[in-house]
Amino acid sequence: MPELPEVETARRLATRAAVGRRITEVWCAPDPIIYEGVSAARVRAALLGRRVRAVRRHGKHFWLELDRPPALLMHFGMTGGLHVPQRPPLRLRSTRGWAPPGWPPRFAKLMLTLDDGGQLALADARRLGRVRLRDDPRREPPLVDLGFDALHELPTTARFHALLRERTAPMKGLLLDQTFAAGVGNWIADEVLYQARVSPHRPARTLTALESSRLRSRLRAVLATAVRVGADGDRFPRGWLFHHRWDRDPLARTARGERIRWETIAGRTAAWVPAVQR
DNA sequence: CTCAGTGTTCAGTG
DNA sequence: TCACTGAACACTGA
Repeated sequence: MPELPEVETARRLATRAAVGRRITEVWCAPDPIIYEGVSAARVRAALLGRRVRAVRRHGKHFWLELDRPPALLMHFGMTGGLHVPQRPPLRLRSTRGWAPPGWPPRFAKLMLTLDDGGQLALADARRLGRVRLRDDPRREPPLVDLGFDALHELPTTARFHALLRERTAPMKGLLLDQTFAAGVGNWIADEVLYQARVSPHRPARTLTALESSRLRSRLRAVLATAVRVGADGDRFPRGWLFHHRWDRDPLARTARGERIRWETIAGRTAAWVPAVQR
């Protein structure tokens, strides 16, 4: 489920596997949809022999910064993800004949092999993900049009409220707008609005300073917790709407017994609790 | 067989 | 021109 937390988890995974390593092999699926504005041959040429300097993220985009431009910019779309092969068990004296289970991953679109034998694969069943090359990712589309990174660039309370006052869209729509806050996806928007007790229908400019401040702090808290869950394998806290929103059961209730309602807002399914969200 | 889905983009609207 | 909405995209899995 690639929202900001999954992309941040992928960034950390790629950092551990690839930073400082040289790319020795590049495999590209014959899939012109995934490679936007660039041929597989060009991707190979740009990556082969390069050393990975850093792995960065903004919103739901992340990129490998190499020892020479361009950078490899990736987006997971709805169903994409980053995979690394399972390591052989320590008790194995020799890895001869041992192959990582489930490798290469189903729907692999791009696979990199590194000079220490490690591998990274981008897989995407639905093909809405994208692979791009960018000389200066932050200063070119699509990143240049994004708003603040919802995890690391949250504006001050005053500034956040001022930004809301400029917008008329319903809060659910605004939170999903990547030119406002980069990284918020459908379930996180619902979770944040539920915890902040703000209705997804509320026009952004009508939020009071108190509501805006509550929304801002819940945005930070939900993202930070979701990243920690991804990294440490923790569970999402009891009481989160998250646990109930998937089955769309009309009788579903939160841990506190509140009735959950589903409706389409700004083109996406919103799950919310009219009893507590105003 | 049908339908919804964790995201983005683009045409259309007011 | 701008902010916003909804359809389209492409495919899997329930």
